[in-house]
Amino acid sequence: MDDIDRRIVRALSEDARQSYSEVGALVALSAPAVKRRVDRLRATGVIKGFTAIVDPAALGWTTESFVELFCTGRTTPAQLAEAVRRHPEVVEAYTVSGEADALVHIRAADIAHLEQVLERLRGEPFVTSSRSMIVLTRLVDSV
Amino acid sequence: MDDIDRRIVRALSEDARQSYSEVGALVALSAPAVKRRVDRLRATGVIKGFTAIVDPAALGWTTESFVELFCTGRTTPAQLAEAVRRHPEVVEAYTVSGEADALVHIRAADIAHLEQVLERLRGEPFVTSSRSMIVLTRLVDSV
DNA sequence: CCTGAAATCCGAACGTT
DNA sequence: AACGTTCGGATTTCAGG
Repeated sequence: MDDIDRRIVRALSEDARQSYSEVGALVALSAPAVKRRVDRLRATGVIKGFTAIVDPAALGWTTESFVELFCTGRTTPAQLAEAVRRHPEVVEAYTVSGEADALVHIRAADIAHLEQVLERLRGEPFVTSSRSMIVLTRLVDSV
Repeated sequence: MDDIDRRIVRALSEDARQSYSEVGALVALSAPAVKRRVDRLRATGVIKGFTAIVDPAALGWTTESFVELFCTGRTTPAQLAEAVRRHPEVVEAYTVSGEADALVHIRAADIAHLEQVLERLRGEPFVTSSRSMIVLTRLVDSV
């Protein structure tokens, strides 16, 4: 993991469908050399995969919210992970320090759908209460 | 935007570096037909780009937090967007309904770095106060 | 890490339904 | 309007140095 690797990662983050020779031109390496590095970066888990950036609105999942979950005393991260993964509307989830125990990012078709997801989440045995914020506008998104 | 388009989007979301003929095999189309559809999906903005999924820990940006911002009465989303975009550590930002006015996702090298970002954010003229949650573990991430 | 060759893939043009 | 086929040129991939 040297400086060339970091530049390769940056190049592929900007356009994952660039050819190896194009990346090679940016980092002053031949295409085969770039491929070997990318293969190694994937094998070591630095690069976990390549994906398309899709406009969620185009798919009709246009209502987003962040939900803070408050849980019972002994709830493990593993339990939480297992539970939230069952809900396909959950696109991100974290355990956090602060008032809440977990923060969950939800993407749903509309408010009715969102409400339904919230009810499912609040039905989880370890959830004692929740507080939600509905996303009004997306200001930045460079995850 | 028909069912074939949706399947192409799904295929490229799972592996953005697949060849057009591989995608074609999945959706029963020839490679040029797939390319034409992908070109159209990009032109219409359904697909905004392709990116590598990078393990942030591998890059050393290992401290994450979500910060709720409370702002002065007349703060426009445009103002907020302009301001948060100036901070490279901000990877997501939204205006939200609920107690806070905005929710900002920050990725920093360590706690010291995070504190520094927080101070910069709280120095913005329209920010009256903030409340932060530090991410402990990442449960789900399929943005 | 580079060079080179074979297989594959891309992109554009053309013809078809 | 959208798909399939075809063809020249580029790219990937696997040798060997």
